Amino acid sequence: MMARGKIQIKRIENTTNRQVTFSKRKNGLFKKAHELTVLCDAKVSIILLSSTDKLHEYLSPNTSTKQIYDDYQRTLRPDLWDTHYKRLQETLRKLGEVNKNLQIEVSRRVGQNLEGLTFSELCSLEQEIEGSVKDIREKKYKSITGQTDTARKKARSAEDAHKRLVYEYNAREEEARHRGQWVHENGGHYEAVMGYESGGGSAPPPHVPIPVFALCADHHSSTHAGGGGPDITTYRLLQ
Amino acid sequence: MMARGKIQIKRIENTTNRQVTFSKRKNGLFKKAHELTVLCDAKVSIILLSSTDKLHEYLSPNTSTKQIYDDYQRTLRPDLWDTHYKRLQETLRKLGEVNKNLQIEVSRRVGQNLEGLTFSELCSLEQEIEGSVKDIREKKYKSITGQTDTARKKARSAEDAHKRLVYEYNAREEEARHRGQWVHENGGHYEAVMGYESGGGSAPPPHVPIPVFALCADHHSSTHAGGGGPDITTYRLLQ
DNA sequence: AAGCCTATGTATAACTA
DNA sequence: TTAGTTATACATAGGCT
Repeated sequence: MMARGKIQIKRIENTTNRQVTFSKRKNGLFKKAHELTVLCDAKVSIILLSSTDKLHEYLSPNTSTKQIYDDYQRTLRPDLWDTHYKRLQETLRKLGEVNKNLQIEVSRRVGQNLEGLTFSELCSLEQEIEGSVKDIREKKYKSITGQTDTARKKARSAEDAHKRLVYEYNAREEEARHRGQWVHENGGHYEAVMGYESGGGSAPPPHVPIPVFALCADHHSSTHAGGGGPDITTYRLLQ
Repeated sequence: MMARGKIQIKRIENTTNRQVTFSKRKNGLFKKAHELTVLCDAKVSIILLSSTDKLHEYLSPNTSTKQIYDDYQRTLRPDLWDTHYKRLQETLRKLGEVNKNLQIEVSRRVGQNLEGLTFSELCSLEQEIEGSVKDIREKKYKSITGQTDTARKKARSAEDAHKRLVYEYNAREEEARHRGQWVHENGGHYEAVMGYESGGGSAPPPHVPIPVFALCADHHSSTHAGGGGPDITTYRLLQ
């Protein structure tokens, strides 16, 4: 690999030399990659980032980078991204659950969705709400007299409300687990919430499948000439 | 690249030969890749799939395959995944907003968070809630007599409640837009909701940065015929 | 910067154990 | 099979345009 004197494998300090060498060796590497592809019936994907952050790619014929990367992924243990993504989905699901419970809470207070409740449950709900009305009356009174006392003795704290929701939520999650539900199957509620934004309610289902990962669609964003942004050199084979 | 007779660059039919050649050339390729890395201060990612679908990888030191593919991605036009992922995040944010509003709704009905309301608002809230209590009493009565009449004349429909939430939600979204908020900045509320699951409330912030893409969940389906599943040889450098 | 040249160091096909 | 040897073909550093 040398001529007129052996070279050391260490960073070439001279910028021009470094770039020339990069270009030459890149071609050599890609040629070897291609020979390997043909001789051994293999698939190769090489991505090169030069020191100036330009991107260069070699890809065996009859493949896509996505495909090779899919294969790559399939073989490896779930990586950081995977974890991250799963966490995101889990978060989404939990938010949906909490949301559902909150909606039920609201609708019951408004006097809807009372079908599932027993007589005694209805009684306590009534009492609770009457307590709330009482609280509001107090508040009203204070509002008139101009008092704004933040700490109220008897009022149930927000923390309690939260805990109650958490309790309900956990119960539902448990139940869901028993039914064998899984993250990717969002219940109808999720879509319902999504429907909010379009108002109508006929928004297409979000459809969050188990993803494998995807790479580029179209390559060649070529701002090649002036040397503006990063560009990509795709090395294609003629064979 | 040859010895004792020039070879043609075409598929080696003899399986053994092909495998031996693959192995040797793979090492050669990786060595060259490493030299390129060091000499030219470049980053290289090579993924090799042999004809028997075994996976081999070379990666420059001080990098991750993810990082290189992120860079790769960054150069290309946003792909389907990117879109998908962004949509997911947007969804998450919206759920958070809706959730927040629901919580306010609930807490007000319970008699909390009344500070921001004017006297007349308090009055109408009181009336509303008393209306609800009346509804609940009716329901209770029907529950006693065993009647379950789903359609009630005067009751506010669930649709109305939803529309109201949508209205509030949109208003807040608009407001958020004006404040220049953006998808990736989840407000404190988001974390608050997340705090539910740990009960304590000191869960680490979810930290959702602008992602470029996300990877698969759990693979390893390895229905590989002969030996075990597909495996990977990661070539590491000594230098 | 971009090509050619060529002496020299490497990679490796075929062979052997 | 996997490892070591060797003759040869190839890749390329440094020059020169």
